[in-house]
Order: sequence, then structure tokens, then C-alpha cells
Amino acid sequence: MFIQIKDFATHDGQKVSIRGWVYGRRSGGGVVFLQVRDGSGLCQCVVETATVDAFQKASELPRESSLTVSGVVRRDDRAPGGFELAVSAVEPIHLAEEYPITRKAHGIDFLMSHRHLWLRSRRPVAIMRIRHTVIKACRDFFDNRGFTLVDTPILVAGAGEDAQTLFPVEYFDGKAFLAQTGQLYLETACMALGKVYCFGPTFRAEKSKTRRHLTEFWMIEPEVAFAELDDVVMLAEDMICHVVDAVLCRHEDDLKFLGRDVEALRKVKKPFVRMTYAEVAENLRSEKTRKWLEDEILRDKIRLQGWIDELDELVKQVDAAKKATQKDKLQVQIHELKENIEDLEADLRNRPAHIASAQSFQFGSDLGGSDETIISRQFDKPVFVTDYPKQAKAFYMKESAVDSRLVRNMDLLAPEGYGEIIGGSQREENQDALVARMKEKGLNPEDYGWYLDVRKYGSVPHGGFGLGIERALSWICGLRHVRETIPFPRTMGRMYP
RNA sequence: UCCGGCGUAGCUCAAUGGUAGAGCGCUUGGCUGUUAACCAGGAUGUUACAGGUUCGAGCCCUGUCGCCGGAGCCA
Repeated sequence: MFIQIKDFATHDGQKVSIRGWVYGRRSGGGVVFLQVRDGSGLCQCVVETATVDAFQKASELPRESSLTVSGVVRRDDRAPGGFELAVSAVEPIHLAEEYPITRKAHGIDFLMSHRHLWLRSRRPVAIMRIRHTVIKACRDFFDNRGFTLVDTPILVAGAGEDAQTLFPVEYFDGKAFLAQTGQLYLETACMALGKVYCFGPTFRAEKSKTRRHLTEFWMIEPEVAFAELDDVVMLAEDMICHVVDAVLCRHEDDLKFLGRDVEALRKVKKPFVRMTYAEVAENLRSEKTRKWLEDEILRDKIRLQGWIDELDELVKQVDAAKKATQKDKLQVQIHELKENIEDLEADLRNRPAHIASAQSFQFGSDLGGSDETIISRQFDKPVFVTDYPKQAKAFYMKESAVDSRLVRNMDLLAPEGYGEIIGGSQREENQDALVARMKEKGLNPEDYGWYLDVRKYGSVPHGGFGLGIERALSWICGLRHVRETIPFPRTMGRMYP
């Protein structure tokens, strides 16, 4: 009977078979320890000389060879996971060629070039599992609240938003673009079904090379009829809480394996922080924030010096280390530490400019990445920022009734400096106002006939938002770059594999 | 597009302008409980590419390419 490794605990003492791949091998004279992974988990298979055939085969299996293993599950404290397989038979399915990815240190370039193989390693597996849960939790959340999934087109006509950020594709004799949002279509669909959402890939041709950008990413976008900005904010808040709860509930081990500070995630509870753009502007310019940021620089400089001292110490230890593995482990530590040091040094170099930019923040401009970071680092919960200046935002956002310079929009900034993970708004439901806004932005209303029709036939207040799955995951998993949150990332400089 | 960093063995990295090295991985042998095992031996290089300076260049200079990070823009 084939079982999955994750189910070992319920088969203690039973004879079972597993199918999987060789993750690692160690031998101790008359015993071979095969580490086998099957996608559900990792187990230690113990092969002794007495089982002559199995011992012979197990001794010769290169890493990542596929195989079936049969034996008896038994509890053993020496086994990782608490259970191991006492092997009676090993049947290789395919003997692997020399596997390029070792269990040692690799650089990001090498790993990204071998992403198709890297996916087999524990770290990507943990992240992919969490990604699955995040997506499922989002969909469950909407399904349980009476939303209907509506798939929006990926190929769209040219005249949309700023064409410079879209990927053009040939479309028979004409030109089309890859969609960068389903929102406009969702607005029409929510007038049919009340509450709708879409989930799919989306494309941005922006030439951004940062840890927060991909050219192809996935977004979940709800759109609700009879909703105003507060309704949209509460919806987003409930959704994020639901998603974080689901991940904490199912993936505490994965999170810990990734080195995520789980306690920080537990603080993500209602209500989140709410600030208006004006409050953010005041915060950024305030003496208090400047002081806080300068103190932070001092703290980080001390932290940096600590790391540099630690690095010196490690270098000395490498020279003194006798055992080869010890040396290797130290080198890996040195590598990680160097990366952290370089990161922090770069950050510290940029910090004065960020402070200056925050201090001189002018009403009317959009929040920059550094401004978002400054705000989100001040809180341990996500922060909603609402009511941005009209000029910095898209044409379809509802003008504020209190201040005509503002729109009723919201961004959600993830804590710990991760920045924007959600952008949304109440939409302009008045046709005349919408047409006027289009003209202000230099758009031709005639290109948006179908969109304007939503405002002609029973127009109602409505709104929604878009959650960037990869950015949310990057925050939830505590990663330094979004490229690890998607199986095959597409960035400006990489299309392979 | 702009600014900065990097490019040395399959991988991660060393190497005052003066004989290209270490660890891992691979491979051969040893060991009956290993935890990124350990011990002993072995093979492994167009120092990204093209020029230049120099008695001599992995190192200095110029250009090209590739990657990484940041800015702008955004999820």
C-alpha cells in the first residue's frame, strides 16, 4: 500500500510503501540512511546490510533519483520528524544524473537559472504550500460572503490606462495588450451579480528592478455594488485577517522553517491602523518622525557594527576550523551575514535621502516607496491610507464629498516595512463626473463606451480593491524578494526557465 | 531610462601587479545509527568577452555583455 510521508504517524508499525525522490544519503558502514521526499514531506529510510538487495541499490542511488521504498514505519527519536522507515525493499525508477543543486549555499542567479529544479527544495516547497493556502483562503473568504467568481479578459484593446505600462501583443492585423487589471470589467459584472471577484495573472511592462516587482503577477480583485469606501476598507481588513489566520493555522512549521517571526504575524488583528493621506503627509514631515528615523539610523549603525564584528569572528573561526563540514557551515554563515551587511549598508546609504524626501513631502504627490516604508515601519499592524490627492490617482476613483482635491481611495501597507499590498477605491458612479475626469487625464471617453454604460443604467455607488498575491506572500512569509513567491518569476531581466 | 555593485573550478568564495587556491559537490576506499555524518586518497580552470598599460594583469584602464540591488512607477 502506497502512503504519503506526511501520514507516517498514523501507520506506526505497519508495512507500507512510498514513492518519491532521493533528497540525501548518508552511510554508516553497515547502514545507509536515505532521505526521501515525496512532495508531502521528508523521511529517513534506514537500510541495513541484512537486506542485501536493498542495501546494494540504496548505496548507489544518486541524489534526486526516483524510487519506491517499502518497509515498516517505526517511531525513532533519532529520525527527523520522529518516524522512520525500516526498509525491506528499494526499487529505483530512474537513476538521476549529477544533480546541480546541492544542499549547500547557492547564489540567487544560479538558483533562478535552475528554478525548475530549485522548486524541489524545502524552502520553495514551504513557500508554494503557503501560496496555495493564501489563494484558497482568499477564495473561501469571498465564496463564504456570497461573491461570484467572474473571469476577466487577459487580452484587452489598446486604449486602456497608460499604454506605456502594458505589454503589446499582435492580435491578427491589429494590436492588443495584456491586461494589467480586471477592474473595469468587474465593475460591469458587479451590476449583474452584486458581489464579484476575479483572480488571475496580470501584466505590467514597467521597467522596475526591485524586490517588490514582477512583470507577471497574480491579483485577486473583489468589486461590490452598493458599497462605499468604508465598506471596501472593512472588506479588505476582514480578508487579510482571514488569510493570515489560515496561514498561521496550517503553516506554522513552514513559517518557522522560513525563519518568519510568527509572533509578529499574530499581531495582525482587527482593527488595522487607519490614516488619511493628509495625516500621512503630516507624519512624514513631523519632527517626531524625523527624530524616530534618525534614532533608527543610529540603532541600525550599531546593529551593522555588531554584524561586522561577528563577520570578523567567523572569518577567524574558518581559519581555525579543523573539520571540513565545520568550515563549510561557517562559510555559509559568512555568506548570509555578508548579504545582510550589504543590504543594511545600502539601506543606510539611502536612509538620509529617504528622510529628506519625507520631510519635504509635498501635498499632491503620490507616496513613494520609501514613504510607504517609513509609515509601515512605525506600526506592527497593516495601515490603511485613504483619501489621496486626485491628481496622483486614476480617473475612475470617486471624488471626496468633503474635499474636491481628494478621492475616496485606499492603499493597504503591510507592516515591517513591506509596503503596499492592496490598492482600491470607491468608484465614480456619476457619468458626467467620470467623463470630466477622463478628459482631465487626457483619455478619450469614446474609447470607454461600455464602461460608461455602467453609469447609464441604474448606476449605484460601488467599489473594490486588488490584492497582489506575491507581495502579500512576501510579507506573510517574511521574504526579502517577491520572486520567491511565484513558481516561475518573470522579471525585467529573466524569462528562463 | 538613470545610479551603484558584482562576474575566478559544477557550486560558494579566497588570492600586495609576481607559481591560480580552499571548502562543498563528484569519484575511489574505510566505518553497523547517520542528522548539511566522519576519516584517507583522486579528477576538475579560455579568471564573462574584446582591446589597452606593464618585464609581468584575476587584480590597473577603456568598451561590450550578463546578473544583482536601488531610483522613478506600481500590486
